[in-house]
Amino acid sequence: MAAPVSQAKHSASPRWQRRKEARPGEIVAAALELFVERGFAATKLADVARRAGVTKGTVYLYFDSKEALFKAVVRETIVPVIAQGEALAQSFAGSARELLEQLVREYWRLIGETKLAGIPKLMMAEAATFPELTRFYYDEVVTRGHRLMAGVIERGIKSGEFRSVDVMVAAKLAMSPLMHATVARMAFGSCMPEGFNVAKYLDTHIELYLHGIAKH
Amino acid sequence: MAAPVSQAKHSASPRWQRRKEARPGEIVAAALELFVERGFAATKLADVARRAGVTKGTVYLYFDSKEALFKAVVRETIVPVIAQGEALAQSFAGSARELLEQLVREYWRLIGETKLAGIPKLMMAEAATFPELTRFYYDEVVTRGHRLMAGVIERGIKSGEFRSVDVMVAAKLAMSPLMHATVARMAFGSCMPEGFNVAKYLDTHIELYLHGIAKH
Amino acid sequence: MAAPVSQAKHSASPRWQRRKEARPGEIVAAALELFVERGFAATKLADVARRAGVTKGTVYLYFDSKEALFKAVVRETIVPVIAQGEALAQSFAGSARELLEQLVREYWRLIGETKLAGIPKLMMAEAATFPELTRFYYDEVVTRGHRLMAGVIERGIKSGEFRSVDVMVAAKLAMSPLMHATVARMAFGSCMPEGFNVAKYLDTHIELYLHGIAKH
Amino acid sequence: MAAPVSQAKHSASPRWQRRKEARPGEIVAAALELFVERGFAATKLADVARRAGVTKGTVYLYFDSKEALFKAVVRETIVPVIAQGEALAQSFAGSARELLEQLVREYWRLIGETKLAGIPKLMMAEAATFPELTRFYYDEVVTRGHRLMAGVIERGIKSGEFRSVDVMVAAKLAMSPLMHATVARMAFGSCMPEGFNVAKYLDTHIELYLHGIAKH
DNA sequence: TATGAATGAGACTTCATTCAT
DNA sequence: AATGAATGAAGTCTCATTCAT
Repeated sequence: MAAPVSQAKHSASPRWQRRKEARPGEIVAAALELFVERGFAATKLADVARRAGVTKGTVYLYFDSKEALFKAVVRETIVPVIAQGEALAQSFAGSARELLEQLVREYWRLIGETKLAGIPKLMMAEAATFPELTRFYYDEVVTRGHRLMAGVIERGIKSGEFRSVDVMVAAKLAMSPLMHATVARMAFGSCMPEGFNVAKYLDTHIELYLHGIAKH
Repeated sequence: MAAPVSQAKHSASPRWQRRKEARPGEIVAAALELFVERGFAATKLADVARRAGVTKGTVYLYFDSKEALFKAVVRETIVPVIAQGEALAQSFAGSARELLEQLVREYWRLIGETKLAGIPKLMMAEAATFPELTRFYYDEVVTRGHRLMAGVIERGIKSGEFRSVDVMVAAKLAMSPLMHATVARMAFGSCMPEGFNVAKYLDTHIELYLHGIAKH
Repeated sequence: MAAPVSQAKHSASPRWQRRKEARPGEIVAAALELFVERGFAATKLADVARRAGVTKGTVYLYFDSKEALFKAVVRETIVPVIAQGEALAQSFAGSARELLEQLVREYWRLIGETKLAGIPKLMMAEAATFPELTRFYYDEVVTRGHRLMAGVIERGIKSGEFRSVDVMVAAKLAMSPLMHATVARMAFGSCMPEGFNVAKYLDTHIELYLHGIAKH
Repeated sequence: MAAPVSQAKHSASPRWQRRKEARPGEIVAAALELFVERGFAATKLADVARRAGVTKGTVYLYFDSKEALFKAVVRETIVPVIAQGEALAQSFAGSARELLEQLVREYWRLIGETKLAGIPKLMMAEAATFPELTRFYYDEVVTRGHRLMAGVIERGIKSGEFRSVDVMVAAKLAMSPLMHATVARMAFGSCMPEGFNVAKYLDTHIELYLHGIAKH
């Protein structure tokens, strides 16, 4: 409606100008929050729109349907984070112990304690409703995450830091306290009076786990 | 499944039977399955009724509302299992190691691999929708389960089997691979080609965990 | 169920024995109250049954349907009262003025201030739903009532007490403050703080009306 | 009834039109008719919608619930008419007799013989279902109407036209033949073959009433 | 005769989606 | 590009009626 203003010089667009390119992201962000809070079926498109600062009709300009929006939320949000983890592992120079510890802490920092924690929670809740998306998530997120961790453990075995174990199983065991805490925070966060002490939980997990898998 | 009723004397079979005592249980069982499969909002009362072998109206003879049915599903199904675990711990004569191992295996046998696994999955998914029920579940199931396990670990510390650790944190860490596997089986069961090897997962968890927490 | 006890000597049956003959009347009485309070559509058969001290099924032993019950309520309840009024008029020996006054007061005593007031209220409310019953009511109650009053007025004209007026119109005008007060009491009874002063209302109506219609 | 919209330019007529301002009024009008015909409980929202030329969903764009619609019907429809009567009384210059007669005739012209007659009928029928609305109606319509008429009578007493009577009671008596005829027309209209002669009914009421209340 | 469990049609209401503006 | 009025399918819940007991 307003004539587009030339923005050659400034990377940040003026706040009063709504850019077409920003909309989808804003809608996806609003949808993530609401889908996580209420589940897919109980979330109203009108509420998503309101939270994104637009109206219902606008959502349909960018997404074909509620279902398409849900899939976009999952696909667009989580994959980049996995890639980040993989990059960390690849460039890491230290011991397997240190890398494992760092991956655990990074997971929490980037996912567990952020809004992204909603994605695993959401997939747990809605998996049966979206089989195709679930397959995607399982392959591109779950399995990839496990392989990442499995690679670290294998590194540790080869380096003599870790005992010889089934690396995929060990990887799942390294991740599961994180996964569970992530999902539990979403679900029971309001029931844990002072929050449960995550730091100690992570520390203890790392300590016990490394102790358990250590060569000697 | 239900034994066919003998009808030797009557030529026409009755259109329905009066089974006041059996109905609520059958309805709750049907509801559990569907709520787990589809979530609360996406489950239709008509489907619950059909699966329970009755009609919509009958469901309302026994439950005031869909919400009341949901609460009944959670409350009536899970609490007895916790009590069973507590009884096991109390009557157990062997070492803490053995008790911990047995509790882990029993959890899987009674919940993880049965339909009851749906309850934790359901609570994760619907916690925000039912705050009051969530509080109940958190107090009567989650916390009680953690305390049970914490008692075992404390026993092990006192007996010199385990290192001195924060018992509640250690308890959560002992449970979390179970919780996560339970929920994951519900969500991703169909994605794991031959199922993932649960036996090895449990064995390895017990081994690594006991190794990690052992005095020596 | 209990063997019938011989009651040769006592006219009053023992309270513990429910007699088949009493049932329909009890149900009709309960139905009248509830139909009046809530209207036909909003009245539940189950409530009628409960107030009558029986269960739903029993209502259907005596009445074919909810509609049949409604018709029974109207037909059985109101007609006898009209007959009473006609008898009064026929046997009355005094002046037309006195008879008119007495009919007005009797109407209030027998209908206006009793539960029977519900019948006119009910017919006003449900006339469109029961055209056939309405026709019956209009012919057997409304018109008959008007004719009764018209006869009185005619008597007064002939005796020289009243002016010459259209007797049916004058009859309706004599009745309408009664009808309206009857219906209004049902509807707005709870809104009139100390009740409105019916006695004065009746007195004034009689006075003004007789004054208005008087020869002189 | 609605003027057809010119469509010279478009080959296909639009499936619906956007008429935000007109809808509520049309829906209220349709609802009034149906509520009056069938009563609140027996009226289906779908029928209201159809008669208003919209679909069920549209009704809920403008009214929160069936109950809210009912209240709107009563509140929005009747109050303006009362105000009209009050204005008439205030600006009237002639005698009390003439004003009383005119008010009676106006009542019939504006309410008794129009669709608005349904409102009193409706309130009679549904008062018990909507206590709060009934209170509103009683205060803002019934009582206000009575006060209006009481003022006229008081004027007549002061001017020496009328005898000294309880003005509120006399007011109610002046109104009740109107109220009753209004409600009766709604209920029994179809039973009165050639209609009953309203003109004569009103004339006679005015004549008898004024005769009855006259000083001499 | 009496019960009340069971039925099933139908009501109100919600909300994803469409489309006139 | 954006809006939001309008739609209509679908879900929850109610209740008159039936019928096994």
